[in-house]
Amino acid sequence: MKEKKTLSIIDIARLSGVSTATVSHVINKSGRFSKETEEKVRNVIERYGYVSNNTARSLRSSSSHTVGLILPNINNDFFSSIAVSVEQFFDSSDYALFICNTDNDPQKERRYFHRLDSMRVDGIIVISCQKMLESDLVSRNIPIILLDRTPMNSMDLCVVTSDPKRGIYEATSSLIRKGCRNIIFISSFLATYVKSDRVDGYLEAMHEHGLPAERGKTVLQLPQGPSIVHAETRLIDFISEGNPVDGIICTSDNQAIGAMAGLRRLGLKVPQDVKVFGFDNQFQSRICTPTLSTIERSPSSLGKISSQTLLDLIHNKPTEKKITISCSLIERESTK
Amino acid sequence: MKEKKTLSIIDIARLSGVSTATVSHVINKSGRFSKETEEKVRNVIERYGYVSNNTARSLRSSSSHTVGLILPNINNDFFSSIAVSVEQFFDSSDYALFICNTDNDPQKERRYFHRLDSMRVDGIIVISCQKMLESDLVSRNIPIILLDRTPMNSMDLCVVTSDPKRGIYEATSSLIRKGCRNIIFISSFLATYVKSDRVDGYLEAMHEHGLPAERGKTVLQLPQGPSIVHAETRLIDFISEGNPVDGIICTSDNQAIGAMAGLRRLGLKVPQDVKVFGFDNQFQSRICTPTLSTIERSPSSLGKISSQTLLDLIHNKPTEKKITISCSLIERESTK
DNA sequence: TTGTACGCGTTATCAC
DNA sequence: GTGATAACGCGTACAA
Repeated sequence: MKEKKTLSIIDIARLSGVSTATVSHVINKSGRFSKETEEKVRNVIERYGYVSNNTARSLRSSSSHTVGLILPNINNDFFSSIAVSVEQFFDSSDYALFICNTDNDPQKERRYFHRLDSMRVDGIIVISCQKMLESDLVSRNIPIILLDRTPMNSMDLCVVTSDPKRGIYEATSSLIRKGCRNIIFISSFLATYVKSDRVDGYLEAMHEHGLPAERGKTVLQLPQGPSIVHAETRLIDFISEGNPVDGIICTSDNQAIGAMAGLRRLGLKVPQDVKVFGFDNQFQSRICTPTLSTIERSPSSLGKISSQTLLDLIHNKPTEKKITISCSLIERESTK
Repeated sequence: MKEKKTLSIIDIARLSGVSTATVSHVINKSGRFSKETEEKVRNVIERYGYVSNNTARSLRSSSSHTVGLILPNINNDFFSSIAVSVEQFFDSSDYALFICNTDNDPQKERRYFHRLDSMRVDGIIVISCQKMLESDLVSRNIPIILLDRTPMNSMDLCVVTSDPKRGIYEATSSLIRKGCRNIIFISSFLATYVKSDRVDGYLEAMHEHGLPAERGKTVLQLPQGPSIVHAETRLIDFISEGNPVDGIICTSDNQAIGAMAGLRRLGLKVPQDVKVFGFDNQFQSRICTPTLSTIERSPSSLGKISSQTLLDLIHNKPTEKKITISCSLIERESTK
């Protein structure tokens, strides 16, 4: 086995006939060297393929040029879109990124905080699955940003969220404007970590127009499991019991697709008889038949803005404490 | 601003009245300490919330307990499934993971190799988008695993791949067994980095049964762009020209969904008139109508096995040089 | 403009 | 079983 001896800054200094200090200055562009020495040093670095040792650099400068992103599950359109935009942002800022999957396991989340702390990351963005944050997430004084989900105690940390309640309100209002009167709300099984005020957006819009809407009556709560299936059967039952429906607001695109399947089986036409809104603008909303109107939370904006904010905090720049990004309605065939 | 002074191992040593060496031994469970000292030290660590400094540890031990995963795009079912399984594997092995998105940009890939090198990762798994690898990917002698895609020169590196050609062969054979005779193959725009022998699986199966199949005739090559759209229009054109079709093999689920839309517009029934196979078992294959038969490459197996192999290499254990994971057919309504 | 020398927090090697 | 101390590679204050 050929042993590649790793070169250090000392070797480069010797090979180019200067001191380590000069090499360091050249690498970090911190000035104090002549054009010629720079050329000379860069040549040597290039020729020998020298790569500086980031662990030593971090130790010395107590900054690793590294950040962490903790999220529930990267195998999910919404979160992975966030991850991509965070990744792109920090790549172009020359930071490396740790992406950490918690699988919605609070204990795993805590383990990751600890590990990132040990890695001396310069900051952390977290989509938390904890109901309540511990006061000592990390041992050092680094910036942490709460993204999308807000635990009960936000501990004075910076918070970046979308406004789904408002989005639901807008979608409901839009259906009302189009003449729907019997609009129902389909809601997923609620995990405990989601502080869901989404249904309130629906209720508010309905009540403002004097339309009937009530938890336990026009709000269908699905059991845990595949929402695409549950939405279909639950809706069929509901309509078969004689309840009138001419509009449906869902909390996921899959629910909406399931609901549309149910309507089809009942012989009801979308959007002529019933108009349907999904949620999250997932891929499938563009390819189902009819194409699905939906509510977009702009994951890439969420990612980009929280990244920018984190970087500002790392650089000790002042930032907003609470940033809310509004949702936008995407209207397609299902509400035409 | 309250300055959290970060404690070092020296502080812990002083606070518990032992030497730094002993503290280190306790932390790393490297033996040579009594039950009581252990207790004492652990108490202090707990009380003061001490977190060891991984950058210093890496510098000293020249092992960062960190690995890198380089892939084209995490916002993609197949790749993100791989990422999740790699993540889970290394989390349980107590390694931290850098996930790097290249966006299929070879230059970005090279930049990430460099950065991971500088981070002193202990190993790298890469789904490469390079046609040809450079000989000096990294400056150190660390294990690298080529996953899924194989550049022309694999440079004696360990390779883990699925066998899509074989999978296509099996799918084609399956349609033939079900009585299809005029089977066509729809192929995506070919990025240069994909050494695609998939079509060969189709051609072999057809020729073995004496059925007509030929590049340029029964193989439809789609232009770059949304394959769901192109597949639909291209197929409609093809059939309208009078070509008989009773089976379709696609190289992605989206193509298949587009193709089924085209068939529907032509009044052809799936699976009665035409049977359709997709590829990759993406989410949408389970929810389209009819549900889509497809070929599964087992991303989680690919991730797990390449992770295990990388870890073995890091520990200098012997491993296979080339590992192939076979595809499996998932039969749903579209080939009933 | 350049070089010398020290310290960052940890682990490994010795001694005891 | 425990302690002292020399590395690891780099950045930087200071001297030259």
